[in-house]
Amino acid sequence: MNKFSAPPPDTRLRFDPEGLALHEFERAFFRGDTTRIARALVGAWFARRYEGEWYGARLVETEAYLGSRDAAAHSYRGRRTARVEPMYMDGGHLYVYFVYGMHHCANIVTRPAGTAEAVLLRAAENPAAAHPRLLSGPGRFCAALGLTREFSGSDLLEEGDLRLFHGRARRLRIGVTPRIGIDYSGEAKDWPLRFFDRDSPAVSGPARLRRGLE
DNA sequence: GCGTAGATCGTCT
DNA sequence: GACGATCTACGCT
Repeated sequence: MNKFSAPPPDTRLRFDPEGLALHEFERAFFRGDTTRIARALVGAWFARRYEGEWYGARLVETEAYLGSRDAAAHSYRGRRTARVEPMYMDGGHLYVYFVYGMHHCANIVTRPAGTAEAVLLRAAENPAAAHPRLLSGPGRFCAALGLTREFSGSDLLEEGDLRLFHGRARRLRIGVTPRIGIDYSGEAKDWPLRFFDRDSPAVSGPARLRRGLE
């Protein structure tokens, strides 16, 4: 494996999208309100195809980043650099960045092209794998799926190796809290933009942030 | 359970 | 040159 090939996903994440009868989101969904999308993505399946097999997990924790008005967002005040450029793409693209010299974080870009908002994917679970820590936290989520910067800018709706599917229509108890790890962001640090499945063992963060009320 | 420190390097000023 | 949309290990309660 050289630096030009993405690391493989964890083999425990293998699953069958057809067997679960999952279907894809439409472009219009990703162009909508970012906060609503962040909430709606809890329960959705994120999937990657690698050497012909599908690997994936059900999202259990997300955060909304509201672009130029959000001091916690990389696109705050319209900042537009090579790294952040995928955030300005049409809804339904992926934005992946590298932090702390060792971790990657993955986001789903929202809103129409030109508006740089996104949903951070913080945690997921693969019920069959029964390994709650494997995808718990944005860094571990990317590590388990083998997501690196080379996927930044990928379109999740085009025929490709990355996809997002509706979860099954089960009723979820959604928790809401402020976002994690953005204490530098002034009043934005208190905005209730983190959403999670209150019944999932894979939700990340300290205990008090795993009990937020709907 | 909690808080703190250190790792480690791409990105931006 | 400073700083992370993080994680782990460690010590204390």
